[in-house]
Amino acid sequence: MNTKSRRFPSDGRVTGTQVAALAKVDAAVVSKILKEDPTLRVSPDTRKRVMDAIQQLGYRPNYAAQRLRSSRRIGAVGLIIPNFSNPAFAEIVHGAEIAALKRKVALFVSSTSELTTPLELIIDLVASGRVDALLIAGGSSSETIEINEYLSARNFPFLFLNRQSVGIRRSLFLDDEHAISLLVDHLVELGHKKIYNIAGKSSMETGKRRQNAFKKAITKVGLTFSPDLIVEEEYSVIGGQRGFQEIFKRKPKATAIVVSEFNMAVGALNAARKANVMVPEDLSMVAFNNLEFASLLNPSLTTVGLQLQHLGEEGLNLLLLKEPDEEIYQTVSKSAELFLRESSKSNRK
Amino acid sequence: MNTKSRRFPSDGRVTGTQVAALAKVDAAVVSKILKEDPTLRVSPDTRKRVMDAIQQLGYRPNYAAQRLRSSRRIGAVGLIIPNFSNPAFAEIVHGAEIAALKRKVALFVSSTSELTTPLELIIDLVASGRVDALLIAGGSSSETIEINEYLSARNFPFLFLNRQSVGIRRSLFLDDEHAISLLVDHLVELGHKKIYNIAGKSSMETGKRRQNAFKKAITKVGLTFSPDLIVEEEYSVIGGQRGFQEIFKRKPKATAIVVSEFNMAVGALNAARKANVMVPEDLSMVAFNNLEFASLLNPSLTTVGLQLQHLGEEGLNLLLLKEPDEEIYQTVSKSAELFLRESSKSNRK
DNA sequence: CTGAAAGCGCTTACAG
DNA sequence: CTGAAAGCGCTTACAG
Repeated sequence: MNTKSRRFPSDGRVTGTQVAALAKVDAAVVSKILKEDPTLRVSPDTRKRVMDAIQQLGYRPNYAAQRLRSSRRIGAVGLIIPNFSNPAFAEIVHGAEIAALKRKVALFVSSTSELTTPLELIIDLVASGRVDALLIAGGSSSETIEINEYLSARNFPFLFLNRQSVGIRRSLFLDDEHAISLLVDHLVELGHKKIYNIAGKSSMETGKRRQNAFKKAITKVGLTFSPDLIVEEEYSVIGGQRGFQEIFKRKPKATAIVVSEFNMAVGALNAARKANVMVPEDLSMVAFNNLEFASLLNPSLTTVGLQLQHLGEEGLNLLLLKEPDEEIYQTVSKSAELFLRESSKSNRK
Repeated sequence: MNTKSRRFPSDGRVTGTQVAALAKVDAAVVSKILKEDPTLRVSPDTRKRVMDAIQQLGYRPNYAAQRLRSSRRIGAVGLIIPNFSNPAFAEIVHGAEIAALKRKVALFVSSTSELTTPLELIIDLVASGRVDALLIAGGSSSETIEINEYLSARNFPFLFLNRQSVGIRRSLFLDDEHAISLLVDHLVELGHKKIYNIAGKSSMETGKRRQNAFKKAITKVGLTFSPDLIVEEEYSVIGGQRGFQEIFKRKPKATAIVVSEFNMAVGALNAARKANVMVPEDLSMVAFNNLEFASLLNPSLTTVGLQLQHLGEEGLNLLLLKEPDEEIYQTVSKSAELFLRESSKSNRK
């Protein structure tokens, strides 16, 4: 049974030692060539022998061993999202994947779902050494500060995506303020003056931020802001339905609604239909996030596209670029865009 | 600078040696207690000291070291999906997450997207030792056999999700045949006789399988099958639009359409609206996959719910349960269910 | 029955 | 400049 050489693994795995043996060099040389170690001097001939051996055997360094020996390089990045069913997160993930592939790091996506708390998940991932850096998207504000503290204390590389509060040491965020103003400006150009907002909860960080942005945008165009213009709801289809029903009752009658999140917009459109309010004839509706589905709704939905894919892509790049002790606090480089569709229409006769 | 003890890592990480020192035992004892090694005899008192020390220091075994030393236990499972934007995959992922949490293994989701081929991704994941087992969902048939060969040759634990072809050694699949028959039976009960099918490409494994199932279901209820009843398209919104347009031209005129995938159904509904065909008044439409969105469409869509979440959950459990050399070829235990909504209606006067 | 020692596959500080 | 040796944090076969 055990007549095989003990030097090599019995299954298909290939080790650096095997490569070294084939190329007739020391295992250290293989490692150094692969890492492009500038202190290494080898003849082109030797280098070629080693590269050929790597090729021939299909060698890839064992990640566990590499990781165990040196904690320097980031080889695997974890991306944490609240769940996999929200297509907005799918866009962020996709951006991060593009960057990960370019930078040759592995990307692992995990969701907190209802099953674990984000902090628990993070502690597990970090303490067990499964990932070398962490990108954290979405989720409620409640644990953000604790996560920030935990990771900072360990000097572990991390970056929050679209989280903008005091105390957060590293975050890349979207320009929600600009996005809201694009929507409001668009409605004002169409002649709307009674513009309401179905917003996220002010207990959520983006909810609060977008509420403030709405107020600012309304004021900027010379309309009068009142807290009555905002209805606070959870980011969900049901939340959007309730939001519409509430605004439907309010005076003065809305001619347009800005919805601060995509699922809420789907719900609001549904509730409008049930209430026999025609969109866009009776009411214009515009919303956040230009997801694929926006053009498939009936009516198709005018949206503002935050740069979600860019958020993922730039986020991962930043994470790899910056030292873990550096602060990061900046906005995604590409700004929001407006996508005009059927759901918004002139209010002039 | 280097006055600190060199025995312990300088950052926050906690090692088994530290736990052992605190509990005044050997590091091996810590390992054995944690693994519940049955050969270990320790006094309850010692066990408690060790458990307390683990608790106090927040110790979690270093995954890389553990993995490097022993290749037995599955600690991290990789789940490969084609992309993150299709909500059908989100359901599978969610099921797998539930199981992963229960079984205390880490779950890492990666997509092949347009960027890599599945085989490339798998080779990288396996050869670098980043995951200990693999769940593979969706994707085209083309590389399936190569993946099957590659992993089998290495005795690496893997399981295909919903892939059912000869040569595949390990797969857990859905009962597509039963699902189609639920849809067809439902339409027949409503009095429909001219039932068409917008199906996936027969070059795709599930496409072919569902086409055969449609034929069988039609025949079973006593209707006459003809190849003209099936239009083959890609699984996408555009594919569904084209599929509807094609069926719209055919004689005899369809009174009902079975759509074999969700995105295609969204496209078909859209195309019907553009062609001024009223659903369900002029035409009934029923489709695969009971995703959240089905009830939000206008009209809401009658669907059959495959047990996608179960597929993920049972798949992960099977993967952990079976030895890598055992064959797996079975159907998900829970059968499909019908969800009646607005899009299907009686054809009788 | 128990604990000390060897070794997994790498990388890098260091001796020659 | 170069290559052999030490060691990362675990686990387990093995000696006592």
